[in-house]
This record gives sequence, C-alpha cells and structure tokens, in this order.
Amino acid sequence: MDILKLENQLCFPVYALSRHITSLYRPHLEAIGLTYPQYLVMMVLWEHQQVTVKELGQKLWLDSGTLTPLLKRMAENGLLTRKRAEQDERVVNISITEKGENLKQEAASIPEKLFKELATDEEQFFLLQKQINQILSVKSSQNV
Amino acid sequence: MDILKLENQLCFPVYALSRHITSLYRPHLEAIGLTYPQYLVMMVLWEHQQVTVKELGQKLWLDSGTLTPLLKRMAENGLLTRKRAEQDERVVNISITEKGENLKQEAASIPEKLFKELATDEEQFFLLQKQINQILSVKSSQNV
DNA sequence: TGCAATTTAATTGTGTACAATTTAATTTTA
DNA sequence: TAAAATTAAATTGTACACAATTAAATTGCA
Repeated sequence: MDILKLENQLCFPVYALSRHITSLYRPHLEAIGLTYPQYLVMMVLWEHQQVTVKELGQKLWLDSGTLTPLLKRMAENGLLTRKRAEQDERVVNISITEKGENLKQEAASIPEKLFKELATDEEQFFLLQKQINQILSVKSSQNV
Repeated sequence: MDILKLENQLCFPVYALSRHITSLYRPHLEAIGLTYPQYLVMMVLWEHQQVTVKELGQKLWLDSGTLTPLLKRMAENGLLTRKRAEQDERVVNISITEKGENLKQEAASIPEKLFKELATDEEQFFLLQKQINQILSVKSSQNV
C-alpha cells in the first residue's frame, strides 16, 4: 500500500468531510445570516450568555487572529457585544444580545435537517462522533 | 439532550479534528515548503504526473477559485507547470516537474510520523477512515 | 516598590475556501 | 452554419485560519 496515495490517508477524508458538512450547513445558516464559525460562536453563547475571547478560543480551538475580526463582524450584525472587563482590561467579554438570543429559535431546526442530509444511520453517526472525540481528548489532555 | 450544544454536534468534532490534523502536518510540510492543500495536490501528481485543473478539483473537491491561485503559487515554486491543452484551449494541464518528483522522497517519512502523533491505535484509525469514507461515498454518488 | 515576565487581544501578512461573475473556447441545435 | 447553450478557468469579493509580532495590562519577584 502506497502511503502517499490520497485514498490511503486519514487526513484527507476528515478534511473533505469537514468541508462537506460545512457546505450542507451553508444554505440553512445563510438563511439566518450566519457562517459556520459564527454558528459555533452562537452555540457557545446560547449556552453561556457571556464568555471571554480566551474562553471562546479554548472551546473552539481558535486564536484571537481568527476570533477578533469574526467577533467584530458579529457585533456589527447585532448578535453580540464586545466590552473590556473592568477588573482586568486585558480581557474582552463577549455577551449575547437579545437579537442573538432570538436567533436560537430560528436555528433550532437546523441540526435535525443536517442529520438527515448526512444520510448516515444514527448508530454509525454516534460511533463516529465518539471515536473522533476520543482522538481529540488525547490532544486536549496533551495541552494541559 | 440539547442538540444546539457544541458537545453534541458531529460537525464540530470533524471540523476540529480536521484543523488538528492539519496543525500536526504543518511543521513537517513546512520543512519541505508545502502547505497542506499543496501537499494534497502533490499526492495527486505523484500518482498521475499530469492532470487537468478540473480533474484535480474533482479529486480534492475544490473549485478553480481555490485551485487557480494555489497552483500559481506552486508553479512559482517550481513544483509543477500550467499549460493550456492544445486540443481544447479551455483546459489547463497541470504537470509535475522534476523538482516536484524529487519532493516525494522528502515527503515519504511524513505519513508515519503523523500516524504516531495522532496517538490513536491502528485498528481505530482504519475503522474511522472506513466510516468517514462511507459517508463521503454517499455524497459522491449523489453528485453523479 | 519597581522592573521583568506573563497574559490577553489586536494587528499584520499569507494562504486557503467558496459563491458569484466573467471570459474564452467548444459543442449543440434550430 | 450561426446563434444558443455548455464547459473550463480565471477573476472578484468575503470570510475564515493561523503564524508572528505588537500593545497594553497585570502579576510576580528581587
């Protein structure tokens, strides 16, 4: 087996699947004015209401170089506010707005639609999810 | 279970794993002057020597908007040449150069290194690969 | 206390992704 | 066969990713 053939790679299928899933999300997210990374930010905010840029970066594994411009765009769209913390001016707090809260209802139907479009059976879906999370948990424990 | 929680998504682990794998490749690929998408192009060329932009796009699921500038950069680096086909001037043939061929030896040790760094056992690795490819094969058959 | 080290975001620069449009060549069809 | 439709790349514009650097605030320690 030639290890430098595309079909024998793990990396390429994961990379291709990631872009494929994003492309399935795109029309649904476009309808509510979000990109996929912005949707991830909203999922964090729907759960926590307020987080720092650092916390967001830890949850999504993105750095400020990616997050700062992304959060500025979302603030312009009225989904969140960006405000320096008073106790520590280095920290920027990201807070969900009412408009951002309201978006949750519109987004509620998306995961199920995606699930169907991915056309994979439920058992396989959860197995895959579990396996990938296992690999990722090794990574996150390495970072501690 | 809240379907709008990050931890319950399949999409996010795949997206995170994809970026994680790319970040593991980065130092190895940087050492031989490639980015990850450029490495994918080289893998196709190591196998086929010459392909059209369209064929490349089909194999990597990328369009000309992504490939054209990427291939221009690789041509500047001397890894490949870009030439309009004589029989059909719409088509651009991408051919590997000797420099590009020679790079294969330098890249040969990368997959094994990655495999070890991913810190996942062999059996799990191949199972994951198989499952993702199953999902992707549904997609590619939908496209026919 | 006071300065060095650390921490948190922002900035800069390069390289993808991808939708939408454009351009040029080829094929189809009225 | 000439106009219409199709095809293949390129172009344009927007939005990530991420390395490297910078800037400002805070912390730690001599």
